[in-house]
Amino acid sequence: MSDTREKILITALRLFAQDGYEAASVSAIAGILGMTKGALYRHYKNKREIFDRIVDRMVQIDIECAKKHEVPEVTFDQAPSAYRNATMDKIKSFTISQFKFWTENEFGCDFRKMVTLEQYRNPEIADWYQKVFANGPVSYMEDLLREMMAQGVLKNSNPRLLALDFYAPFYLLISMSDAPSDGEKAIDLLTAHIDSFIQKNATNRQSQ
Amino acid sequence: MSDTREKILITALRLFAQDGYEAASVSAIAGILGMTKGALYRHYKNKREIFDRIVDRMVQIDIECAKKHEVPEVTFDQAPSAYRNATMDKIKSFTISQFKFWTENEFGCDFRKMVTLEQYRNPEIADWYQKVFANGPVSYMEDLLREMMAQGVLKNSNPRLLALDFYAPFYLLISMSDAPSDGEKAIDLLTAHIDSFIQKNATNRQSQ
DNA sequence: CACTGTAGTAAACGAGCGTTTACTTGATGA
DNA sequence: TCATCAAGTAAACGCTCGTTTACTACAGTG
Repeated sequence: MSDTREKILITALRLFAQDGYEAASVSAIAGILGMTKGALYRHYKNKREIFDRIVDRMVQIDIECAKKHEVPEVTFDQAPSAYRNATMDKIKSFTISQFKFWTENEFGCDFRKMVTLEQYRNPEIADWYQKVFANGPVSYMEDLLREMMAQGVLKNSNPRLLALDFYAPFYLLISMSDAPSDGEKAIDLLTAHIDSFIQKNATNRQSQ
Repeated sequence: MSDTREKILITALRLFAQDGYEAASVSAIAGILGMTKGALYRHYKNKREIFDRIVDRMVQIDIECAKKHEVPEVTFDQAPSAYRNATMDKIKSFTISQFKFWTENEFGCDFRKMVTLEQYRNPEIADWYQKVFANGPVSYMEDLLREMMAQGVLKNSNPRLLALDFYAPFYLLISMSDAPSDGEKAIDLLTAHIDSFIQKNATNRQSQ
């Protein structure tokens, strides 16, 4: 049954996320699942393959997510104001669903932690980290905001600086969500931040 | 000579920052310094002690830094406008010097990475991480901004949200500075962010 | 000179690592 | 019923880990 294979993957990811790839032992993974490490090798040819299959799955999730949120773009008959609101709403809901994935979804949360722990020793992972969590989102938002400024949806300003203002709280709140007691819920702060961002930067023609 | 002891500390920190505490081996530390691991035990009683001495030094730096920047507070004869500018300038210069410490200073940069790698398996380090890099600065800024609003230096708004807006780019830019090619220098972006923050949120009585 | 203490080497220790091997199940299906 | 095969165990393999031990070289000091 491939159910064991799946359990191994999830358990390994949990340990990789906690201790790092090297420090997490094959014995520990097997032990948690109530089997010996020998049995584990019936399902994966070695420790590295577990890691690779985890990465494979994340890549697949990433592709599916991009496909789902790939802007089908507004239909030509929609008014500019509708386009404006639709764009903003889309950014907001996409951002919040991404935040939930990286903080509440088991796979997403553990994968994020694992990547965080591997970023300084694995150049490939370092690239991934920057692309998905740092440089990547900022540059993406920068292009998006610049376009929205050009279309008069947002007030004109420095798009890179504004991208930083929009995305950085997202990034910080993810790390803050790793602390057990959070006081105010991170997701509420994020929502408030996005609303405040829109209110501050949107042109007030008829939207809002 | 205690010079060897110092070299061991720095080299160990470098490896702990790259691979994590467990994955960095005593042999590797000694090897880099051109000695055998046996010699290393003349200077530290075990691997853990090296880690503890590293933490000790960071605590000491932290204390000295707090002492140096502990606001001696403005003298009573300074005008409110002077106080306003002084406060803002102080925040700006403190923020930038902190940023340089965590990204350009060898010890600060390596220690930050080490703590990043240990945060999910060591509760004590997790607390430290939150206190120094996440919750801590946000709460500190929140109190400071609230006070500045009360004194009319800043426009009234949600102080926690504003603290997030101010600090989050600092936090994100630190991570972005870990990538080799940075295009625009992170420190310039940070400076621009702070200036923009002041311009957007300061009351315009006579300052700026 | 002999004595003492420091800093170092080389080798061994036991433990744990990832991995392989030989063997034991128990279910399946011709 | 018996061969097959997937799934698991227990033990061993070679290796590296952190740590200890026995020994060497040497600088300083009475």
